[in-house]
Amino acid sequence: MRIATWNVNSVRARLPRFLPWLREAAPDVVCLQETKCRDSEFPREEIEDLGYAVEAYGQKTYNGVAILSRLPIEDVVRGLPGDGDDDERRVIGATVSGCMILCLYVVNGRAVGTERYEHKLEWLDRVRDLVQESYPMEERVILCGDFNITFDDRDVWDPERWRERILCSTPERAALARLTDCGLSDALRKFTDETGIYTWWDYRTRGFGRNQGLRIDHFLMSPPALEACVGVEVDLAARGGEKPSDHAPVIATLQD
DNA sequence: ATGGTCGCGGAGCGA
Repeated sequence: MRIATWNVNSVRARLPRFLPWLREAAPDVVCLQETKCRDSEFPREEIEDLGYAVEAYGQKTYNGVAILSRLPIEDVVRGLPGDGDDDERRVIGATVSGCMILCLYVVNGRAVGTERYEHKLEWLDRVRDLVQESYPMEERVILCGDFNITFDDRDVWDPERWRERILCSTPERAALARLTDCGLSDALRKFTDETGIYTWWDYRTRGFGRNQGLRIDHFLMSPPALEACVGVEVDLAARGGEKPSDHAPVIATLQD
């Protein structure tokens, strides 16, 4: 099974890039973040025409997640436990081919020390609680998405510039560690310990051309999923060209 | 340059 995660920064604005990519890359499962539209406005037919079932959980203007699958999909869950209808839509989960998948768009947090930053840390602990409660590490469990956190300085193009800033601060990394402490591993690090592998580049600084990026989109896997995982790749071509998202897709391949 | 550029929605906010 090949599974992709991609923060598309509006699924409707990205459609001229997304549909050709989906046709070419053709992953079995695609987890999307920042779809930025209501479920009724999701470009469902165009994606179904390529052979994918569409499960969306979106809202107007902000946030929004979705799971697309060309394999049978079951047990779809929307939101975190306790979320109401007016809460930000950042989580969708499903089971595909025996893999329990959780697609996350983690709170950005704006800047260290702000109210949104504190909310980010609390929100991550709610995800941790959900994983502890409902995702047995004996199963194939895959958390993926835009975590808006770097694991360490290997994930940062200029660690000194980013020191203790948003996406890189110690409390954020500690909150991410509390999640992985449930028994999950950063799947990319099964294959390489190199620096310079990034998934997001700021539009404003035009950082992509100079590879001034951060690795904030991740696959976290339980031991059985990690064992089956034979590769994690960042699709840099999808970040180039006309009207790209500010994130690149990341694709994981699992055997069996 | 505590800047810039996107997307949404039609001004200013979030990222």
